[in-house]
Amino acid sequence: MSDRLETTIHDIAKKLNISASTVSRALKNNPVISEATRKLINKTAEEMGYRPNTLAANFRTKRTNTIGVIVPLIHRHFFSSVISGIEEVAYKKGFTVTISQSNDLLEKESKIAQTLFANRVDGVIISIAMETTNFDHLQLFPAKNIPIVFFDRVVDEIDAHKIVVDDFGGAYRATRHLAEMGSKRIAHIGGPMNLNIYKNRQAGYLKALADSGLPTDEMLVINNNLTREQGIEAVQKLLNLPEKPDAIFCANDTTAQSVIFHLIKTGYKVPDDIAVVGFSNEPFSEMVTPSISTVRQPGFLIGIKSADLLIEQILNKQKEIEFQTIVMPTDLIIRESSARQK
Amino acid sequence: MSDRLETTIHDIAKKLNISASTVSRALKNNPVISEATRKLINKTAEEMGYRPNTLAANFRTKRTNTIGVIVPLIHRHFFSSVISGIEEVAYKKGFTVTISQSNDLLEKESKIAQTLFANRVDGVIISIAMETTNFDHLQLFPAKNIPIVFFDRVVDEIDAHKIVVDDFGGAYRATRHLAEMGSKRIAHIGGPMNLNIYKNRQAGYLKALADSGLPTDEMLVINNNLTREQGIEAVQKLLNLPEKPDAIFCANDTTAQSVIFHLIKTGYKVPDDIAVVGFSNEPFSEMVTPSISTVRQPGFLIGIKSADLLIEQILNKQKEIEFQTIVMPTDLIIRESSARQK
DNA sequence: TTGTATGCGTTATCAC
DNA sequence: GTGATAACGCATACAA
Repeated sequence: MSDRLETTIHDIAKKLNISASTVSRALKNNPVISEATRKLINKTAEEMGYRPNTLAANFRTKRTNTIGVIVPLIHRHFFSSVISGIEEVAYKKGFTVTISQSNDLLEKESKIAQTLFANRVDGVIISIAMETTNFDHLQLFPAKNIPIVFFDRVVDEIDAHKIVVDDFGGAYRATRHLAEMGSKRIAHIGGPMNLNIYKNRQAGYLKALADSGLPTDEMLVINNNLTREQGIEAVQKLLNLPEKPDAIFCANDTTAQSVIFHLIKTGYKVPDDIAVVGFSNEPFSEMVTPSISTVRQPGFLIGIKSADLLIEQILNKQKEIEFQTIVMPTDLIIRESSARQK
Repeated sequence: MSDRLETTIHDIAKKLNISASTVSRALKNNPVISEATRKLINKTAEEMGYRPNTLAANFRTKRTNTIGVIVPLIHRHFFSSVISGIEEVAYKKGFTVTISQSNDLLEKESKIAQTLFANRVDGVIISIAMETTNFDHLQLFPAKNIPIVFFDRVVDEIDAHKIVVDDFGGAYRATRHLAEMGSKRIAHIGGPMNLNIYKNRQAGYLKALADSGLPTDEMLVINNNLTREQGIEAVQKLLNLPEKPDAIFCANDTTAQSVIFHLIKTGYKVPDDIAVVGFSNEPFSEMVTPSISTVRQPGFLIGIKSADLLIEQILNKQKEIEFQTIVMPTDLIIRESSARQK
């Protein structure tokens, strides 16, 4: 309840018999102020327990030094790694990070966007929800000249910097690797086709099949939302085929894990009968038995890069920029779930 | 660059030949305004593309509808679960959540606190860094009547709501369980004693030993920071004892996992030679082989409860409240790493 | 039920 | 190098 006692620049000014503008300038290290007065002001401010009112400054300058981050699920390791990267850069450059999760729901994502906008964030970093196919709620930002950076699940329809991982290449190498292990019928459990990342992973898979001289078979490709449950459903379907697969490339590790779990439970040997590769390199992937071969995505680096690009735009708002799509490298990690003894 | 075009309540007022205050009231659904004018104003606002300037409102009301969250590491599953819970409640009640991670460093935690304070968050939810033994940076909030809620790693020195898990009980049951499995020399790898959670886990361990009629042995208790590396160091030390332990209760799952890894690598059978129990129920714990017995903490619920308590305080600032420490239940999950065939 | 007047704390513009 | 003043957009005490 000691709100009345909040010291302002006017209090400091009065005490020193100078003007508030001088105090303001001094506290902002404006070079126009003489060394002597600046020191005096800083000292007095300290003594009086002055704390700048960021709210007032934000209001005045129309800037908040805040960047909004929207991710589908905070506790997904990939996303929390990206957030860590963002947070690291933002913290160093004096920005605050506001984080929200869409829970992969369009409606929530949209409401979050409204809120961030209303709170006048200086910029937005987002990986869109699985559900999101309409982007009106995101047009808000470009329309008002608020920079936005997309990562991972990006949107073609909006012109902006985009950071993606080499999904195609990762999937390609994963599938080639399965072929090199002697697999002839390689199945794919992929994600929803409205998301580029899954489209690209699927394309990499198909290209690898072609380059390996293996035929493609529609029956061997299943698309769903890549949950644990759907992974099990999918593998059951695959096992019911007249010609069963001898390898499965899953578009994420969660699915790979549930697939392996089900295969072992039903008596298959992994990787001997059926080899499995996942995608994302979740922390559990190297700890489980068999450990899961997977494709590593540099989450932390993506966060750093996204924040760098965003903050650069925030600080140079007038400058016209060439938007770029940066493809971060992925690499295949071969573990037990696919390493057959030849 | 379309900043000039931002519609304000004054624009609406002018257009309708009414006063800005009426517009302000109408938009806030102030019941004093007549149904007719309210409708008219809302309609006009919509037509003119009015977007309330939250910055101005915040400045005016000295409230931001923002709650600050400080956790040691965002990507720790327990913490991201708590964050999810907080986010869920906050979102429903119209609050924005600002998240920062201290990386378990006092200095960063302190700077974050300053920033949150400067940004005038309405309240703070925090689990303190491992390093934190001095709390001056947190006194800031109670001093200015900004509510703060502690969870998990709480602070005795500050009067506030606290949500903890039943560390004592969880540790007690874990250790009793090891004793019931026939273990006679149960070791403990615990965390730093400046954190209550680890003090309580250790106390639970000691009480369980006593209640099981087992002697305590100082050599069997090792305290460190519970990283993977330190876990391995610790277990090496234990294995070098003249009388080796036949069970180890670890204060987190990361340590448990590294301990098991090392035990198996050096030829011990888990749980037969040495049984292991962890703490926290990380997602990997049920996936690894052997799966890890552990103590579950209700992270999501803790988040919900913390946010509920905080927001209640924010909304009833005048009310004098009785601070409470809420103990959330833990439960022991018995898995392969401790389940001996008797 | 509506209008008038004022101020929140800071920064920017202009003057000196 | 410093000062005076206005303005940002909104909410509220008070008046009508």
